[in-house]
Amino acid sequence: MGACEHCFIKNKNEFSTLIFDELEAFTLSKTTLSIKKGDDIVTEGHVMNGVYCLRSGKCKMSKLNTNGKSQIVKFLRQGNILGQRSVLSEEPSGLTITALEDMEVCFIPKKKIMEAIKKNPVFSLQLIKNISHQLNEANESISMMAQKSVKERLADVLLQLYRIFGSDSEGFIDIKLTREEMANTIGTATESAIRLLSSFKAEGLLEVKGRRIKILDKDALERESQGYN
Amino acid sequence: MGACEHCFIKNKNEFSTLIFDELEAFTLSKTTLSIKKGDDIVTEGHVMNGVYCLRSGKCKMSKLNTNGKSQIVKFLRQGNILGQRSVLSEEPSGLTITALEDMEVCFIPKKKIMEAIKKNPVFSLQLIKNISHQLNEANESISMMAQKSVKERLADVLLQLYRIFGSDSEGFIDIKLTREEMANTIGTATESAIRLLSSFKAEGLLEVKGRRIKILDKDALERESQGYN
DNA sequence: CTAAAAACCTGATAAATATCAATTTTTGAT
DNA sequence: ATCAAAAATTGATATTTATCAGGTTTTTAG
Repeated sequence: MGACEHCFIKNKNEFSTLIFDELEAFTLSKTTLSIKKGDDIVTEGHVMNGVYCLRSGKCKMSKLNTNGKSQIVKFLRQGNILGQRSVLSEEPSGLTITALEDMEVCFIPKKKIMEAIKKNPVFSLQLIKNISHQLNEANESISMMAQKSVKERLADVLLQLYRIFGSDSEGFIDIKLTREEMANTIGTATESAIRLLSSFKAEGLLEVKGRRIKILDKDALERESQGYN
Repeated sequence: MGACEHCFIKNKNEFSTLIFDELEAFTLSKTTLSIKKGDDIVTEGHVMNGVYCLRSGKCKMSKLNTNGKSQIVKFLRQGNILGQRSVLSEEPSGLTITALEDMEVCFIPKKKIMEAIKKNPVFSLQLIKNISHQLNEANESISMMAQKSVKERLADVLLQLYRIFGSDSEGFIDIKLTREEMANTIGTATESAIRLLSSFKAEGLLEVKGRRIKILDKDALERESQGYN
């Protein structure tokens, strides 16, 4: 496939700090893969020997619980780098990454990433910043999960999904999740997620057409997420 | 106070990868501070211009919610570095850090940390690994908070506290928290935390003497935390 | 040491959420 | 286009958790 130094994706992520020569090194060793919707690209507990740069498609990062339930921890979109936490910490992946749509990814071997870190301190610092930022987001999620009611969390997640994926031409949030995935994101039973979605719909906050959801009253949803009801 | 290059703490954290000269640079610019129990050393939303190395004492990292409740996200002990996430990402601190006991800390200016990153790639990598590891722990917390019942979370947190702080000469977990802090860690009402502690005590899993808690049956507590009851 | 404040505890009740069971609708593979 | 499988929905009920109110105990400041 194409060369990293000319890839439109590179301006959307940490690779923007890499210089021409470094990107050329990536180009020479990368592999491009197609992942079908529903397939796992990274599996919890496995050791990773490189990262994936997401060219197209969307995916979810989730964690299997001892009770068999899965918890969705994060959603990823075009431009995001997959698996950098595991590669950088030299620990096995703590999460499973599953395609929510067909995806195209470029695999870049760990060795090349490490070389870039050693050669280019600006790149290192960019990586540090990115992971630190993710850590901050994760801390916010802990607080939200621990302290908000299921209703508040649903409102919050809908707003988050809108922020991450934006909306399609008709104004629906540009990601299709099953009710079960919705429930696994906010940590509740599928039936509870369904009932709360219906209540938001009844209150006129949302338009719901199957798996497509449109936010009709963003301010009210924001208020719901803060517990003013 | 003493010199960083001879400080017993340095072998307990990321600073172990620094060479003599670099630690000497830290020594020359550091400041040692005493923090009284209950006082904040870092405040949510404030910009940090350095990190703190915790010489003695214990503290909590917490986050204030819109509803006024506070969520404890992490506990820190001797050797831990405070505020590195904020300094490295150049974002304001997302958390407040409060002393749970009187503490002694060494403040090291941001500038010195950044110089060490530029000079010593092994140190950079050590920092990256450390933050990555913290991110993994945070993801596990998200999953736990979202999917476990309050009872399971309490069991889990008690085991965590034991892992972090160990036990005193009588076998009690070596940290004293109020019931409210306990509740703010697991994300529940203080009364609920009290009732669940009592039920664990009644079942013979714990000995509870005021704020001092001893784990009597670790296996059973582990089973509780996994929902086998 | 002592008084005030803070923390702790208990019971009663309300509210939120999970579970189970049954039915309808949607999706995906042929 | 058809049909089986998966997903979505709804109602009834059980369980968990929060809230409120009152009293007791412990901690802390002077």
